[in-house]
Amino acid sequence: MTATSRGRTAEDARNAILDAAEQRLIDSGPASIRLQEVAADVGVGHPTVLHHFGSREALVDAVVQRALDSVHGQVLSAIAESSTDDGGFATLFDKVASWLSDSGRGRLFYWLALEGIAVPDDSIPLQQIVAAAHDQRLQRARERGCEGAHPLLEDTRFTVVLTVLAITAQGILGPRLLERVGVGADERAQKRFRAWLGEMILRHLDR
Amino acid sequence: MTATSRGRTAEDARNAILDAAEQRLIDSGPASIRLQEVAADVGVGHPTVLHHFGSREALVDAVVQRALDSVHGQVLSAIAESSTDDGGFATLFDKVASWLSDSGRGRLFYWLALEGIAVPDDSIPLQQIVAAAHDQRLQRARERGCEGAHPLLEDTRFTVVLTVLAITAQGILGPRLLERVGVGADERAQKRFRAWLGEMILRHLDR
DNA sequence: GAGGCTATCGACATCTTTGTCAATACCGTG
DNA sequence: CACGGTATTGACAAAGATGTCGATAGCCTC
Repeated sequence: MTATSRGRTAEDARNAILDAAEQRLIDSGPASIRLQEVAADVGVGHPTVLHHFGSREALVDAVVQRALDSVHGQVLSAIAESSTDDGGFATLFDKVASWLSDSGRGRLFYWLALEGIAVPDDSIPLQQIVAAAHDQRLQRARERGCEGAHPLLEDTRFTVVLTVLAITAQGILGPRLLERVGVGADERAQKRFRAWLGEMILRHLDR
Repeated sequence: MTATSRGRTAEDARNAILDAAEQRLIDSGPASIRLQEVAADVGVGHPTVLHHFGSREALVDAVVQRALDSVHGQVLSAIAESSTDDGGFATLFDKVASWLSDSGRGRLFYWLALEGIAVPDDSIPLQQIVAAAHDQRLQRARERGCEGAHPLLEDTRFTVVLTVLAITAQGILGPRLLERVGVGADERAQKRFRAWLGEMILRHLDR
């Protein structure tokens, strides 16, 4: 694209606006995406924002879409990396958990769910994760011979759901709960909890 | 208190307004508590709401306070009941989980955390729960003799945190996750998940 | 250099929401 | 019945948000 007045490309302007709006989305929710404030963050007038996105609603849609795409891509690449790595589930868990927590994008799903904003079905490749986890469980069960019961598919599904719930919720209520329970609210406490959680999930899957 | 015009007591009016505001709080968050809409829900003019609460902010504070008190009381009474009952942890877990989910008050904590609204420290008696759970673990460990390691306090603390995270988050993301993972979004799926979760926590504590 | 395209913005219109105020209606009390 | 207290409300003010419009200024093409 060609640069025009103020030395900014349309694409650059769009991205800068989306960045500012996404920060507000993560910090304070979709309702807090206000044209004037987003424009002020970027350093433009609010009609400029409307010029690029048409309406506030279209801006919110674009921000949500881009953020969800980012999560989708990040999770997929983490899965791809961990499948070549040796760490397997443990590193995958830690990678996804810390990224969702640090980037604040875990909050996104709660904002959207609470505000009743629909999320495309494949924003997190859950089916894929369930299938991979269950295959691994079945394989380990065969290796161990016929002792013990076969892992049930529903058990794997529930485990994945619990994992996602815990990972995402931990980024929101985690610090407060950990502090109130007597562990402390610092970064190390969060990490210890994540490590503990990962071990627990893994132990359950390998049971 | 004496009844005045329109046949309504001041206390009744306050409670009716708080009820309407709380419903909006749970459904759509603190930001959606709008004087005109709350007033319309109750069937009064919006200056009436201001008359009873002074300002919108004071109304929001009152609603949050009342809702948190309700959770606190409900959890305490559930603990009291379950300590006399025989069911122990399992019934307590199910009682608190389903009440938080059904009443929608689990959403409250996420709204408050996301919007950055401070929550009084004892809104859920976590310390008490941790202490009770850990005492029970130690006792069971003694009964089983010296086999296995003593349960660590931090493990109990993490378990309580995970339990609270899962219970509350399940009321928000639960239905969508369960559906997307292939279990279904109906009420039975939710109950099965809760039961599975309770068993898993219990198995971990009794390990 | 002329002209078209477009990113930008100041000013304005409109709507929503919170908050104020004076007036009204009703109750209990003297 | 008269009166004080209070719950209630319509009308208005003020602030903030979204969206519109005409004007401006820079880049690219011819």
